Amino acid sequence: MFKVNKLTDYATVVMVDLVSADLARPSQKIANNTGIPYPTVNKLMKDLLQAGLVRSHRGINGGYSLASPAHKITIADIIQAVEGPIALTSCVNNSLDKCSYENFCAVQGRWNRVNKAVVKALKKVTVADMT
Amino acid sequence: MFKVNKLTDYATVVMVDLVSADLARPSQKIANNTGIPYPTVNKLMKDLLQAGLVRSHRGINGGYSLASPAHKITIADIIQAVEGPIALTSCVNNSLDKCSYENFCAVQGRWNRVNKAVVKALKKVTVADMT
DNA sequence: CCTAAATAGTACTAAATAAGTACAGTATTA
DNA sequence: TAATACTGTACTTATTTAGTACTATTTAGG
Repeated sequence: MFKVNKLTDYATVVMVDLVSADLARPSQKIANNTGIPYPTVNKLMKDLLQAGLVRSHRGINGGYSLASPAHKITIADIIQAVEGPIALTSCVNNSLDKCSYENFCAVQGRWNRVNKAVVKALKKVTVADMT
Repeated sequence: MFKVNKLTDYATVVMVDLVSADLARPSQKIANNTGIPYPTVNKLMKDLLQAGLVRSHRGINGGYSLASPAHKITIADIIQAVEGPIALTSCVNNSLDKCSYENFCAVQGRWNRVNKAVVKALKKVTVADMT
């Protein structure tokens, strides 16, 4: 099946939850709100933080909040934060893998086009659209 | 990583190879042309056949050929043939899975929009575009 | 300054999926 | 009727994903 990771799915749910947060919201509360297990939320937040999609505050009254307005964060951003660069196949330019057939492959470079089209589609939908 | 199966990637290579086939082309020859292992080609062809993307002829001088003109077969068709219905998450309408959070999920149904956008993008690129 | 709350980072285990292989069966044509 | 090539099923192995656990670090407030 062609699909995003479960974690990516969770991540969108988390992001949507954070839209309604005025103050920093701790992982534990996010877990309660969304039904996603606490340890999993924790793991997710690290990825989202590293990608700069959320801000964190440590200590008492700490937690997470969105780093930008909901309508500026796209599904493409979330997928990239959780799963790394979007590369439908290993022969796409920004892929982390290397294709072993690369040198004599009949579709060399053609997937780039498909990839771009998909990324474009994913950039059109924002967190605000998901709420 | 957000990507298609390796088999789907192979499948496009196979389809592109078949574009140049006047007669039916046996799996073995497809394997030679593309560098994809013969047993894997065999497996692929079954999926492509079932999906109606290729035609088969048994016996001597048998093999496979495209069931429609290359410009009418899309990447979406190939993905669906190999991986089943395109459903980015399990809460998308045509998904085979069921989402266990479905009833209280904050993003209920919102992924449909994303899914449609992606499918649309995938339908715009054809086998002819990949050659 | 000390304690409790909460994030940050790393490493590990288990489950699910994908990839590859093997083999026996069936149809077709020369 | 023999050789060729598709058809179908089952199995094994490798890879990826998901989930868990634990320790360290930071911060606010009494």
